[in-house]
Amino acid sequence: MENKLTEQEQIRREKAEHLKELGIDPFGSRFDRTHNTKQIVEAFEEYTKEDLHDLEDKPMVKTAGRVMTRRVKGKAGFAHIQDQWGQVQIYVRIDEIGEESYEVFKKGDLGDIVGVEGYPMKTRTGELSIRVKKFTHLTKALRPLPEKYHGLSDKEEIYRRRYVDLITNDESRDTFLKRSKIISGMRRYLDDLGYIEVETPVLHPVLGGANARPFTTHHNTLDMPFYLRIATELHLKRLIVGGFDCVYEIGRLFRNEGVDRLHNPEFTTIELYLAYSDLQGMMDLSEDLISHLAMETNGTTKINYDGKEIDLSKGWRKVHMVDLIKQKTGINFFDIYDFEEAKKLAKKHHLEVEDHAYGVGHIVNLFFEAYCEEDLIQPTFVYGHPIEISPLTKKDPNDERFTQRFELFINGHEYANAYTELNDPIDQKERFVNQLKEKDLGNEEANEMDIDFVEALEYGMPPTGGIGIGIDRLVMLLTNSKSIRDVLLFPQMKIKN
RNA sequence: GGAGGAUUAGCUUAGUUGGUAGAGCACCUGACUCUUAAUCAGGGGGUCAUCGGUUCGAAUCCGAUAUCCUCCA
Repeated sequence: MENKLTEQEQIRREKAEHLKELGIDPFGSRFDRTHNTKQIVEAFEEYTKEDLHDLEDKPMVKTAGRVMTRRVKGKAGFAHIQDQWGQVQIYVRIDEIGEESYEVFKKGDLGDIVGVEGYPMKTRTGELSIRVKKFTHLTKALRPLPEKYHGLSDKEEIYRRRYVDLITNDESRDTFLKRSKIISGMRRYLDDLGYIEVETPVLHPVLGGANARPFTTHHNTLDMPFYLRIATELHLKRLIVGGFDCVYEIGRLFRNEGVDRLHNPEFTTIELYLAYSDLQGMMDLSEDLISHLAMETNGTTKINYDGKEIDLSKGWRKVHMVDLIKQKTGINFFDIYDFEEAKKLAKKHHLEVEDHAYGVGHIVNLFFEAYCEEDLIQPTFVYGHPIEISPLTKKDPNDERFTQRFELFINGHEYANAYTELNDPIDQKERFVNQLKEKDLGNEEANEMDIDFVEALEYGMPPTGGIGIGIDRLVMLLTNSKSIRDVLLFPQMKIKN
């Protein structure tokens, strides 16, 4: 069973044994720090070399971290140790810490985790360092770190061993710190507006809230099948019925579809619902939220992504889907009522009409996806989606073929999807019936009849605006990441061997 | 699902026309008490992703498989 160890792994295990012989636990215990690396810099960077040297009462600091570089030269040596906040150099001398401790330092490896106690100093070149009085081995690293200059650069290894990536690659660490800030910024923004954060079930007995293929699972004692949720929508709207006027959920969704640069089987969205609002309210909110987050994250609303200058400052373009198609193809779908005629147009443009398409709206959507999406580089609200593809959205009162829905496009991709929510239970039931028809015709992504949701609407849901925003894609945009895998700590990978 | 590309030491990589594997970091030994990609001297470490084929001979050519990447549907 035992895997063959490399030479370095053997040596490091022997070193761990040697530590034990010295009475040192190679995988040590608690170490109370007085400072992290950032606090050390903040506290002492301003002092000159001489100031620090001449201090009467030298301030002692205790800090710990992973050894990232080592320059051991005879009876003294330098190393950089790294913690969550950064790095600090330590200066270790045999005459300060004693022979036995110095031997432990000298026999240490890159990747080991150590604690030091000492006082701040500056070196000849002016680098703030800790002159170590006490050196404590904390954790032995039994495997060597990647090369210190280049770090880990093999993409597969980066995704499979994120921990190694985080140790060695600053950019990667920054991306995930930014991700955390973006999400907490979102929370703060909404909490300040009085929104309530909620958690709704991940296990859904009924498929709905979006059009997507689900994962299925089974509960043993209930002995019933469940879907992993593909959206949080229907539960959140139940809460609007329940009188929570503004709610949001930041949560994981699961879609059993392809994996590529923009898709991971599980991903994170925020969905929020605001009673007494509408589509316009969601436009105002989303452009304010996203431009605010851009500002908070990068100090600017201008982004250079994929070689393109993108301006996220407010005042985004709004365009009706049908108008956009007309601009691109000359076809005016406002004038087309007949499905067969629409189908002919699709054929003429080599667009494949799926068997479960039954309305002009399906064809409109095909044209939009084929001719319009990729040119929408600057933030654009595309509104007026056909009713056939929007089973949860209120109709456009002026033209019932379309709905009060928008999708936000940036750099050719969808970032958000919003509606004036359908609150008419009778209409909602009909929409579900139409979804069932599509399901019968072979559309695996269609909603199922959620009778409990319809009943909820029958108690009365106020007019409501709602929006869902793809957090992973937003993080990609704000961190200049090319792949969704670069903003997911542990992207889904096929098992090896 | 299709097309292309990648896979060589723990990591980063070189490898010419097919002739038996080379470096840097890391590791080991020695020297070195303000270094910082520390330096200097010496050393160990390879199933060239896997399986099969062609060949006197394969990291190199051919085929299959695996994983990853990019693009397309």
